[in-house]
Amino acid sequence: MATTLSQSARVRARRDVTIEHALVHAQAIVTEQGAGAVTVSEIARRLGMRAPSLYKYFPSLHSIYDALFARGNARVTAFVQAASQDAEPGLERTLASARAMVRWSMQEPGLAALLYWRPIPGFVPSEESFAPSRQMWEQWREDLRTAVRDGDLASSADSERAMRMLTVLLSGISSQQMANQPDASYDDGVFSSLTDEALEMFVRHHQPSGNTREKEAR
Amino acid sequence: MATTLSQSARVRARRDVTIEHALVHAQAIVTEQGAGAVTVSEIARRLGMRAPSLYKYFPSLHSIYDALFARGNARVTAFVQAASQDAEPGLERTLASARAMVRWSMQEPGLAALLYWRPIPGFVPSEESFAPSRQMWEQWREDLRTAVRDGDLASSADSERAMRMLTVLLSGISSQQMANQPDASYDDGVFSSLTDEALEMFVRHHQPSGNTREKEAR
DNA sequence: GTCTATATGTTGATAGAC
DNA sequence: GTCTATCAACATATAGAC
Repeated sequence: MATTLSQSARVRARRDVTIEHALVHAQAIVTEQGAGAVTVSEIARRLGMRAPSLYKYFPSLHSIYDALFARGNARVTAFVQAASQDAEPGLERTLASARAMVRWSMQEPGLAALLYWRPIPGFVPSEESFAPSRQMWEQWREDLRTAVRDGDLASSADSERAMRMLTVLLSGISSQQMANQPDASYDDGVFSSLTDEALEMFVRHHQPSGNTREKEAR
Repeated sequence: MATTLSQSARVRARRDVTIEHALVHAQAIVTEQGAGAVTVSEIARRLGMRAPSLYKYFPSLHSIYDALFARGNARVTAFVQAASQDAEPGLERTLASARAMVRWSMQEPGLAALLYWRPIPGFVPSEESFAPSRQMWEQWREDLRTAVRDGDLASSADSERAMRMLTVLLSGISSQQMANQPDASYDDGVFSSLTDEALEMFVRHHQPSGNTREKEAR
């Protein structure tokens, strides 16, 4: 009994390893040639197996895209979290997360395109794969609320509308950078280097009425 | 001699008509299913001809994309120009053009994606096809300069940097709208309805130092 | 000049042998 | 789980009818 269980556990583990390898290759293809270049055959080729065998792990190409989408969301969430964990919750962490977001998009332009645009005809990510991004969104939303409570931003910033404006700024910067100067670094990119100015613009737009008020000491 | 010339002219005209029809169909496919769904076969099918015949009009699928790109640029330029022709050169026309830009992107989401993102692996638009967009860019650049001269914006707005920021705002709004709520109208879209606020934010960011100064009468 | 016919190689996907 | 065989659809290209 114990043997059977451990065997099936081993089989499942092996299976998961293969799936993981497939996704690593898929991500590499995305990075090298863009999201549209992912094919079942190419992944199978890199795995050293035949294309039909991959269908034992994924029911369709779209499901591979969905897994890639989930993976990308998990990665960007982890990256942003790591980059902002030392920042103070509130405005400071909002800005740190925002910068991290643009940085990550430039590190993983293919994945970013899959996450934030819709480059694959007919592919719509599943609700599941979307989940990590909602989590990040919530954390952001909360930081804005904190920033308002701290007096760093006007109450207008504590809103879905303000969140969307922030997304607009970040996705706009990333997409223009990727489309027009894909090989630049974060600091050299003519668009990515606008990040701080865009964030300043956003903060000024939501400046609290007591304009020159200092943040109270704690 | 005259007959020969007029005949060849007619042939060229017929040829151009076919090319035009092909592009109309290609654009329809883009609108219906996204840029990645354009195939030589599908265009040929809609034209009522065999796929290989299309290769007499276009050397490759990429060249069709390039023609589509040029066509899209021409269309958006015409649309923006028409929408802003009655506006006063300077800040007013900048804002009118900006709004028109977002509106057009929502009318032609597929073409907009082709123009402002890079959804097709390996496809890079030719310099020629880019030309109309540079023209629009120049007109915008000039309107910003005029706005600064008129005292409507600070001198910081008369810069490539400010132009890029404006592009970031508009492409960000369009891309987020298309990715998250593709079927909404301009007025109902949760992102497209941010357009005016984004422009306000931009204008405030470049507010001239003499803050309350009125624009001089002419 | 434009078309049809045809051929090669690739794709996503399924069925079935082992 | 992996393979071969197979299918339809695709991009691309050439030969040749008209």
